[in-house]
Amino acid sequence: MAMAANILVVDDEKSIADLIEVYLKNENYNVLKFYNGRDALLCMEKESIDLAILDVMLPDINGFSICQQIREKHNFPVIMLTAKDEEIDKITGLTLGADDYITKPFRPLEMVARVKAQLRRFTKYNAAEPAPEENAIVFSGLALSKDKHECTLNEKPLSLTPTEFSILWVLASNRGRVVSSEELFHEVWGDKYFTNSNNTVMVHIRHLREKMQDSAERPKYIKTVWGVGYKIEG
Amino acid sequence: MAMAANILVVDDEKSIADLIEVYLKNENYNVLKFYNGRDALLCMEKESIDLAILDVMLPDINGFSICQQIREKHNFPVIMLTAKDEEIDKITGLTLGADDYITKPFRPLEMVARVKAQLRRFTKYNAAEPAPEENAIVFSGLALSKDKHECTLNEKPLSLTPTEFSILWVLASNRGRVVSSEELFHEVWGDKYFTNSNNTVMVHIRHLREKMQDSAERPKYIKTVWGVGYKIEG
DNA sequence: AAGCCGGCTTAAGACAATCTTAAGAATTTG
DNA sequence: CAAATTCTTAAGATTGTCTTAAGCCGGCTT
Repeated sequence: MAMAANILVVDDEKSIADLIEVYLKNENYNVLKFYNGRDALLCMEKESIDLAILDVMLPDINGFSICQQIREKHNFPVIMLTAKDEEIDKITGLTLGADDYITKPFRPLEMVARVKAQLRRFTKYNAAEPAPEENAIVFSGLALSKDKHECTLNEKPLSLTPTEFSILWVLASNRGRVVSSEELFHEVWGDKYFTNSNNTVMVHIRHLREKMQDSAERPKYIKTVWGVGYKIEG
Repeated sequence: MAMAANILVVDDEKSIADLIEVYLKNENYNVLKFYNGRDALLCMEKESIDLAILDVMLPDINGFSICQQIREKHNFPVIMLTAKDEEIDKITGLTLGADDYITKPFRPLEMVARVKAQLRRFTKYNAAEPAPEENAIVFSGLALSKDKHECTLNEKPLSLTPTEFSILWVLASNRGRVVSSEELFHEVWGDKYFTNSNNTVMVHIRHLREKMQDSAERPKYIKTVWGVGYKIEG
């Protein structure tokens, strides 16, 4: 089941932004709309974006500047919006990494078509690389290999029991996101059980932390979010 | 058995409106015909419309204006009718949200084809999937992520308790609107409780304001509207 | 201007989620 | 089959969070 693509729309002209939103939502895209650059940049950190539509002229930050920042940190296509007479900027915009540009005023249906084209192109190239099923997770000193069932932390091997490995795997593959102990339980043990004793999970977390030289009070890796669950940072 | 689609037709030229009606009825559509904008707008409130055909030039209200109002309140495709020489308006019409346009004079069968195309397109996309639940809210320096259960204000992280997070989430997702403490209570705690003690809500608001370096007397973010509730500005 | 009423503040006690520990049950291994 | 390892359960300790209540303050009304 494919998730609807998240599209970031940034334009200080509310009417334009709203128009784009209407059309994209009509195509069942998930639209994240902003009227200034700062909020948009903030949003990128929180959300996983699939495509961005940026106005060149923004009140706080130049659209090109945003585009550059996207290129540095992220990897999704960018479409720039530019007034018809800003001829020179076209080239500049493309040079700085935009994947396409649309001049205002534009026909909404054409805009939608271009968005689709970019998404198609992007997913096509990206469909090549990633293995259908993740087999290894590596980030910030932590490395997990599913088929080897091995784990190293800062090059030092950790000998984990099967359950511990599974828990860490679930946390790592959801890194950044808080996972409740109920969810963890179901991911690791399967849906067949219906115990309310998430205490079991807790004990394993405890063991994990011990082996990772982590602690509950000052967690370096597995953080507990009170009343919600556990999470491991990216 | 699929219900015949309701099609709203608005044109002050009676002959044109009648012509459209004849052809659409021939295709077994249910036609709601009006010769002015006001009656058409009224009708939309009463009836469930599937598609609208609007003339640009109307005696009382501009066709574009109607189109905008449809976009705000409803979610059905709009086809605009425009005289051949109104070249410039084509773009404007589309810009304001029309899904298609037909220039007069037109060939009735082409008109019918376009209606069918729009209905097909619309129902297809609407069958796709319901809009995914919002996961992040970002605006004017405030950023909330449900997944990460994190909150930042002007790039500075706020560590919120679960209840505080929920309250801020409700306020943020209703930004601009005043939310009464009763409503807040029900949104956050659920409908199972029936205490009238909105005092609890107040205390949490207090804590929130403290963490946001906000104050009741000179509120920057969470404003109290006397006798009504709380609100957070967009 | 005075008094009422709604909102604000504060802190302490109640409560609930998490942590820790250890022992016994289950499972795997030799 | 015995030993070792791993998993689960349970109970108490601990900590973070929520609620309650009482007094204060300030805007609204007469």
